[in-house]
Amino acid sequence: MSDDSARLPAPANAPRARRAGAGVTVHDVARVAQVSAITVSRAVNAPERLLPETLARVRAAIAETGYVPNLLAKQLNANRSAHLVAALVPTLTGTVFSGMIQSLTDTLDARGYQLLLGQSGYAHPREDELLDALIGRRPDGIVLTGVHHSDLARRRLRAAGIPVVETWDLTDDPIDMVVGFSHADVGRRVCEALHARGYRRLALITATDTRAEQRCAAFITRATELGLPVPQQVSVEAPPTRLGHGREALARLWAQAQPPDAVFCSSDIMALGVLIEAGARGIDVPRQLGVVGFGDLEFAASAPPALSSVRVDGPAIGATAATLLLACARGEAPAPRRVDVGFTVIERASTISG
Amino acid sequence: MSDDSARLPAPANAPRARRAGAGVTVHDVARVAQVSAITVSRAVNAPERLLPETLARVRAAIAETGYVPNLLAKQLNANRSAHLVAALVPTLTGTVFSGMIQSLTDTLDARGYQLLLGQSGYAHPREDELLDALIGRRPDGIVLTGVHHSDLARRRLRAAGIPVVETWDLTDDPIDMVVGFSHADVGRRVCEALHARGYRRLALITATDTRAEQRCAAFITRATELGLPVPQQVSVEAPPTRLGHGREALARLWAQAQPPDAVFCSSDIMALGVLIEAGARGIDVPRQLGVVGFGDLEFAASAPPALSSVRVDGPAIGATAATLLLACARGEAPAPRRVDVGFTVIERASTISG
DNA sequence: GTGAAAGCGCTAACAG
DNA sequence: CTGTTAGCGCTTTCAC
Repeated sequence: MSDDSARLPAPANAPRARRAGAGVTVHDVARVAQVSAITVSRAVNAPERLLPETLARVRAAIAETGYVPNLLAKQLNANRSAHLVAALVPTLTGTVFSGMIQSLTDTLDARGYQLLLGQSGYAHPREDELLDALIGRRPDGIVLTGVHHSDLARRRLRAAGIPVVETWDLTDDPIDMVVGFSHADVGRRVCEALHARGYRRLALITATDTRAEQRCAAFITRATELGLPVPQQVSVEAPPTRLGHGREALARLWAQAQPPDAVFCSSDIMALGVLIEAGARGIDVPRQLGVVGFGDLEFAASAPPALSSVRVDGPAIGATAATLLLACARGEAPAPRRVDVGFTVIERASTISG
Repeated sequence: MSDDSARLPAPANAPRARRAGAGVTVHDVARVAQVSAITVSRAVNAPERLLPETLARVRAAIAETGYVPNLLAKQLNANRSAHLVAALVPTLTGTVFSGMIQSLTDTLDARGYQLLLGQSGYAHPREDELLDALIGRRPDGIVLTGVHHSDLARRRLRAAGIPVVETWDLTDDPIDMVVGFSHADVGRRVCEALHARGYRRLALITATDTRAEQRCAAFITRATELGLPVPQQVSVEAPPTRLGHGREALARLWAQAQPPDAVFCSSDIMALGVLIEAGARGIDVPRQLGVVGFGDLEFAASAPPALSSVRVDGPAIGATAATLLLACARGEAPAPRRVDVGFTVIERASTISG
């Protein structure tokens, strides 16, 4: 928080004197156009209410001075719409989220809204911190990843009165709105699919990420319900974006007395790592080892062998979130406050078929 | 708690009253804590200057009210740093830019800055419009894609006194700073590479995008310098993100009396389309037709056959841009105002080797 | 059709 | 250590 108190050296011709006095204001324009400040304001916001003659003069002055209205002041003035939506994702690299961000931007952009992007990482304290920064800017809406937020965060969000969409999960007690799917269902369904294919000694390779852990918990529960031995679980640190994680994890599982005959990984990248490590060790996928990933990223279908995975429509999540938020911004009460986008278990060559 | 619950937003069960008066202000907190507004401000910004006793009371009040400082007002007040950087890209989908955005966010985020994202599309008017919206928010810096901007845009940007980094291109007359590479060089080098491999009837499949057109122009010039026939050029509408564009373009070229023996595409996706169409027509790549893409996206190496392409380090562009901007924000004059990140022509199986 | 005053929420600058 | 005053740039009354 260095307050750069010292006036900048600011030689008049410095290539880029960071703050040259920065903002041209309504008053500057007003002086040039020989009108009052409010008239300049009206020239911008309600040109039809000015004499054509005056309007022309003001417009000329605007062009001459290079005036750009200060949105900060505009918003501050009346708590009006900022045409701003904020989104908080753990990371963009994982790419499950990049599809959502993409469609979020597209949808918002089409309506003249802009996106403020924050990356929380996978750690909670960081999220709280960032959230304050976002709320502080008084956006028209906030898109959050996941439904597990600190009490503090929930309270602030509610107090701020800013529409919130939680995503990539479902909950019965959303802060406001929620668009996602059930991770527990994913865990159950994948477990059932593996069981149906004849796999019996199941294992999990999972990042320490809340949603991944939900899938695992349900997977384990379902496994025991089906009378299978309790699945072994290898945890790796989030974010699950390193292929090497998958390789190492499989190595660890293989060192056991009773190695598994199928693994469910919490990301496609880690699953790919498992495939590669299996190849290196001469393990037969899918006969000796079934592998299922999560996310169904582009490469999944073309991996050797093609990777079974769980597909979630990220872009749909983004588009839906944007639509709900825009409805709020327009003052409408968005119809569904809870949207289940579902998921699909895709079985490919990395698990036994037929 | 306090008798005047009047101001607090919340019947706890109101579904979401969009604007309940929205902001808890310093004054609300001050009233609860029985201090003045400025004391609340100090509790947030300079806690060490308050009596521990007072500080505790104010903090309690902040927690109780759910107060989050209004950054709009804070910034407006002193033209201080917004901890905000804006970026404008044609589109995220094309993915040449997504790597840049990723590393931009990462670098900024590490310093507590946030990213405001705008998508200009490939049309200029749209850029001007968006630029106003961005400048209006008075960010600490702006990252632009390309170096061709309207005079109006250039003037506004300069007048605003906001540090600007233009990217993905180079120019001798940047608005402020520039981080990129020479598209003309790319065109020349690809032309030379194809020529060196024995290709003679060159063609171009290009999106109507300024930078792609620069590459093409230099490619054509170099071809004639080398004594080759003037390359045919097929233009498709930007953005070049549809695979089908590549297929159609090749079909058109193949309808000619003298089909080309090599094509340089302005994007990997279009090049992939060409590969697919070539496969469908039984054209032998690389013997009968050499194909070169641009961007070296992830799939390029694994395309059938592996696609020759031009690799540009997008993340480096983003990181460099962020670093320059952050230096400006700290009041330093960034050392290099022009950074050439270069590029590499990668020759793979889609062109003849050896 | 245009202007003057007042205030959005916050914080410098100056009291006390 | 804490409070008062004033003003950031804009716009909403209310006059003229």
